[in-house]
Amino acid sequence: MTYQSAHDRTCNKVFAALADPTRRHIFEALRGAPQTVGQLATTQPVSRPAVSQHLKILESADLVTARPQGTRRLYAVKRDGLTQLRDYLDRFWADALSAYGAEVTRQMNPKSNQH
Amino acid sequence: MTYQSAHDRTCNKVFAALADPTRRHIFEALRGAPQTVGQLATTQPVSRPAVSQHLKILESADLVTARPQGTRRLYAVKRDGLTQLRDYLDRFWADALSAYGAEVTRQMNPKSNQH
DNA sequence: ACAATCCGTAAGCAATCGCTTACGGTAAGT
DNA sequence: ACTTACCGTAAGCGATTGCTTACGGATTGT
Repeated sequence: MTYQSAHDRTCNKVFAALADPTRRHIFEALRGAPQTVGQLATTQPVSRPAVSQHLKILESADLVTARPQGTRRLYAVKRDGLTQLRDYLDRFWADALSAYGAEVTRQMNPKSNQH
Repeated sequence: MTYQSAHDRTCNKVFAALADPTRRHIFEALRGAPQTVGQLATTQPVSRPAVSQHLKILESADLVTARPQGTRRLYAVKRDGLTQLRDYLDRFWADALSAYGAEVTRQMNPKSNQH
């Protein structure tokens, strides 16, 4: 029943954003303190435009926010993306546990589980 | 400091595995009850070999396990992958919170935060 | 022994991804 | 007004991905 919901699409963006190692490194570098693009670029082993593109994807996944500050843009972590991920995990555990209970009762009351 | 650890590589596999929508659908279909490859293929909109390839990736990420049963292979969800993901989230939150505290004390004791 | 199922893997192909360099636009300093 | 610094975006390119069809191995049933 929980299939192709609105949560699914946004959660997909979070997974896809965090799947790339470089992008996760940028995200984790932002975890310490907000940083500008240039500062991040000096840390990461890729060029500055690459960092910009990664930040764009992280922003569209609600994982970071950008705050213009003069000619620079200060990026910081945003809660929404990770909370969506956490909700997905919780729902998965809950559904799996209830399904496990149903499976147990199904095996205790065998009706049509032969092939 | 927490950079390129053993957790990082395995967690990377989990993120990459769950990034693909088709793969996540297969994983969620397995959440209800263990299923064979053929059963999964009838549900998913892709061919059976595609399901096999996806299951291989999910297995290498410790998200599912395969149990040979005659000529069929019964796949089921495995806890390890998702627990790694949960640990990653918890560590991230903890580190972000401690970093936030350090940032607050840094702003209350200004030393060299001018540009 | 033979046929039938079920499944994993190889080969190949279109699409997407991540990176680079090159460019333009905006804000601050002189 | 003129640099200078900082940043996003476009274009283009190798590399990777996800899918298909085709094939071969393993197990079960007759």
